Amino acid sequence: MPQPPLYEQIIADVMAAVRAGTLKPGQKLPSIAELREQYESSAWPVRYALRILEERGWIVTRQGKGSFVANEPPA
Amino acid sequence: MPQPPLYEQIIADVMAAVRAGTLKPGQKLPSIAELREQYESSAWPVRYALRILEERGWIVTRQGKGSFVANEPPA
DNA sequence: CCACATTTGTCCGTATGTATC
DNA sequence: AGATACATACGGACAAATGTG
Repeated sequence: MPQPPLYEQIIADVMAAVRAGTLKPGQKLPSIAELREQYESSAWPVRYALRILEERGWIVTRQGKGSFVANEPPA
Repeated sequence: MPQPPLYEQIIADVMAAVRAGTLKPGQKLPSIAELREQYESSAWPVRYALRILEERGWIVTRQGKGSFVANEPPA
């Protein structure tokens, strides 16, 4: 079994945190710099994951501000 | 007025081609290398655009094969 | 099975621009 | 003006899947 790519792990982690209520609607996610440290990675997987999460409706991202859990995240 | 980013242009072009029937369901899109030449860009905007198009259900991408118009692309 | 070319997948570092505070 | 944070884009590296011979 191949290990999943890091960005998939980040996506899964955020979704799990939202489902668990650890991250609540409207709440700010850690910055990309912080997520880089947390995952000990470059910005690439972090940005990639956030973009996909946004496409899927889990978060909204605002330049200069940060990423926030969507008001009505998917189930 | 800021010009739109290149990857947005690529997304719009593919969507327009699908809507117009220039690209039909199941049909193979040009490879990333070809799209790079076409847009005189690096791989980045092309990959980015294709990934978003896939998230939005317009195309499916298969490693080693290429990208193809989805069987039932969105309206 | 092996070799090879083609194509997409994942990831890094860097640069520059834009938005917010 | 400065600090923080995200946005777009380039170049490169190596991996993995596919198809052909």
